[in-house]
Amino acid sequence: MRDPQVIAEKLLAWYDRHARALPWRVPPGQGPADPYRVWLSEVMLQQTTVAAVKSYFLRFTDLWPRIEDLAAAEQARVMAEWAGLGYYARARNLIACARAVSALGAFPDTRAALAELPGIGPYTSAAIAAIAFDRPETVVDGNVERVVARLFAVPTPLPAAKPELVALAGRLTPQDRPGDYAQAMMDLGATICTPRNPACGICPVNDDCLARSQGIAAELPRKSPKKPKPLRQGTVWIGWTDEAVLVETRPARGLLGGTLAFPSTGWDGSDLAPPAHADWQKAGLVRHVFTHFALDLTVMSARLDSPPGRGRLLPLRDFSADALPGLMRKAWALARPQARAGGDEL
DNA sequence: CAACCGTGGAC
DNA sequence: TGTCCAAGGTT
Repeated sequence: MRDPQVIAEKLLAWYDRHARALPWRVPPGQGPADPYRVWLSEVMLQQTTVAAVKSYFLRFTDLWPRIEDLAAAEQARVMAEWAGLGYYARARNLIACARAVSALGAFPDTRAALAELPGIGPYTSAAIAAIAFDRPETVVDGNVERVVARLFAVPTPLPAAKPELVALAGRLTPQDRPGDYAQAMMDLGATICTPRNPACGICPVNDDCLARSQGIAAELPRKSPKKPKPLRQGTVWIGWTDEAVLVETRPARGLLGGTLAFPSTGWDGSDLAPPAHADWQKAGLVRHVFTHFALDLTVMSARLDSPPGRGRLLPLRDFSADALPGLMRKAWALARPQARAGGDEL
């Protein structure tokens, strides 16, 4: 590498002209941004697209404008608002972090102190420190990994290449405007230096890119082969009365931990018996793909005539499918016509 | 360190 | 339809 600072300057100049306007973002040169909004957006954006996050971010900041408001919220309410966004440990950690920061009185302003908070790891701690506190920390997410792997033509496959990429990224990080620079790198990766068909022709640092000069930009970064996903099978039980539906809160840890759900069996280690004695009818089959396995879930539906042995009856006026994770929304969509055919008003 | 942990959109 | 992927963290 000849002159890292020249590359950083080119990226900042590009960002000044092409920065995307986002709900959580402060325009170039107008930072630093509000730590609460930076933190909330960064957690939501973990492994999640900008398009998916926008409405959730607006909803959360409308409901809870300050971190103290979020800290005071009930866990079930926050989980319901997070429903559909995925990776629910983020929501559980979000609440714990909000309460910790509230107790402290303010967000810590160093990367090391931020990294001690729940749900804040190497990436997010660096991002908050740079964007909200103007600290020259090196922010390395998937975008930065890709940009750096191409700039320096790193042939090592991920995740083994991570330390090497972090070291190279560190050499580029400027002392001035680290927050804008971090967002510039991520914007570049999101809009120009994309995984497939990178737009090298309009890239502000194409003259500095080794991969491009070697004609291998689109092939980098290389990745280790991934393992196949096994297929699991199970059953979900949607029981209802004229006034209520049978639900439960899933265990606090593990898959869909802490979310509102219909009782299910046979696929996640839970009990095999139906949650209530009833005339169960098959309503359909849900196919769902999780991170590390696929699931065929048989949806059973029934009007309940006796008290359930599992879960709780939630009054319909307190129930909304919006509060369910995606898998359970799919199941509800199939069972709902069954309920209606039974004379219910669902 | 590898497994675990969601979801929806793009191609 | 299948595959890849998105501003990762925790254990």
